[in-house]
Amino acid sequence: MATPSALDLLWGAPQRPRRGPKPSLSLERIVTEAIALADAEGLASLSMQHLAERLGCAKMALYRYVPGKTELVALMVDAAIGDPPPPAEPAGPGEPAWPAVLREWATTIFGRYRAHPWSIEATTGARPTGPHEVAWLESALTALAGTGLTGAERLDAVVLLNGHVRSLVQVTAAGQEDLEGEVARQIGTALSAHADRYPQVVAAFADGPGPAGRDNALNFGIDRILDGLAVLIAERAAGPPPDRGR
Amino acid sequence: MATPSALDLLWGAPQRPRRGPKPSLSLERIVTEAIALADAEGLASLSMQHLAERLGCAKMALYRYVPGKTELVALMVDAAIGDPPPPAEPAGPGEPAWPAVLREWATTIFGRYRAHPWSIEATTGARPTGPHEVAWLESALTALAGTGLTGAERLDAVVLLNGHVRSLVQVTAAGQEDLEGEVARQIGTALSAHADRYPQVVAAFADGPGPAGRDNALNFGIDRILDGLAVLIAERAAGPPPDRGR
DNA sequence: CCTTAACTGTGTCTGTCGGACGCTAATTAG
DNA sequence: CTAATTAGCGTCCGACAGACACAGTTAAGG
Repeated sequence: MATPSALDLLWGAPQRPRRGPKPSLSLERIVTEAIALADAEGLASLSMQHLAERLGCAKMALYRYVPGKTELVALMVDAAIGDPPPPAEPAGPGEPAWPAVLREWATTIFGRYRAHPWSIEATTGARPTGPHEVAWLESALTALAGTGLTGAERLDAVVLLNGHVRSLVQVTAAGQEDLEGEVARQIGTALSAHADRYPQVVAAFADGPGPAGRDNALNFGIDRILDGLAVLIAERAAGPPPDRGR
Repeated sequence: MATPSALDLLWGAPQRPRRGPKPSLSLERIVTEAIALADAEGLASLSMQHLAERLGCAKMALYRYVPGKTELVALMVDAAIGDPPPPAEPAGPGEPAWPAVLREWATTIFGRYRAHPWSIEATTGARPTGPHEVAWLESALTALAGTGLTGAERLDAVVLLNGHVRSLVQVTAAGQEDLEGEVARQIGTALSAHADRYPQVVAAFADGPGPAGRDNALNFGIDRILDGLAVLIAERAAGPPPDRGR
């Protein structure tokens, strides 16, 4: 049998072969257990050997279901990301709907990524896209459909928002919402020994969280992005594209 | 000799030992060649064996200079990122300086990342921070020093901008500036077979690049972020923090 | 000068990894 | 019943990071 490609596994319907012994495993169970293993011990500990032991079979048996580890990880990522939530309600009666929807979208997908931190490191670089991922894209694009933005601009906006969420998942460790503390810990002792070379860094860390309490870094970025999008949408609504010189 | 830690290697001065044979290699040369190797063949092909062959020594000789591969990669990243450029000129005489400076900052660091694409995948997750990286942070924070933003807000703003740049480096392949084409290629054939399930995605791709030509995805994101920051800065300038309900 | 401590280079070994190949047994179409 | 097709898996391979011990080299201390 020609092993199915990653795209077939992600998008294709499970097809039962006609002859031969019945499989004792299923693709779904393999992916589920692999996700559980990666959640518990990290992506580095996810080896075919470990996974096979957990499943109670030999290592090479897995290759009857999955052509290689790369494809397995792609399946894990798409399964872990899950389905997008239903669109959120607008903030007020007269308010446009898209900011609230996109905010909800961003915080929800942030939670999904955070629940499976390995999914970030597993998705660096080009890779086949799964149906769940496209569903999230569809969901965000739907929120932006009413605005006057170009198709390419809508795509860019979603990529911008998604990139912010992903980069924050990446930098914050598993337990922390506190970005500044995380950065401070990373820079840490080395900075204190060279404080004179980096006065602005020292000043920024020394400065308090500000008068109005403080949103965390995730919400700060979401707010700025949504504000920036609102500016562009208002421009588009005001008149034909002014081609403002940058 | 106790092998120096990653932070010592990144921040410490090179100290010559008193006795023993002179080293035939140098940390600088090792890092330089490792970067060249990763540039040419990718991070996956960077093994201690390969690097030793390139340097004309045995594999284990490298461990006299670097405690492990992890630390080597950290050194590579910090060296590859280099020094930040001098601050850019403001756009006009009456204009505030920070948008132009941050725009220049973002496009320049984008170029650095793109020149060494492996630096993105090498920097996922927590890791020791090097002096060059802190210098870039210092540079961006200096640009934001004049604004009324809190220290934490300034940090969040830089993280936001840097995250956007990094996520775009990640998604665009080595040759492409064209994000939409890249995404389209990844989704590709699978989407066309399920076009009915994702009408907004299809619509966004079908729509043209818009009336005014089109900035690429990098500039789109930078523009939105800078616009969003401008809104916040204007709020801060207008009066004491209004604690606007989100 | 010589002794000796410290340091560099490296050959060898181990454990782990992803994956190729081919064998055997089970199941079903004809 | 027979043959085709499939699943499970034992065995092997090459590549990897790194531990460890040993030999050769250099400079400090007498």
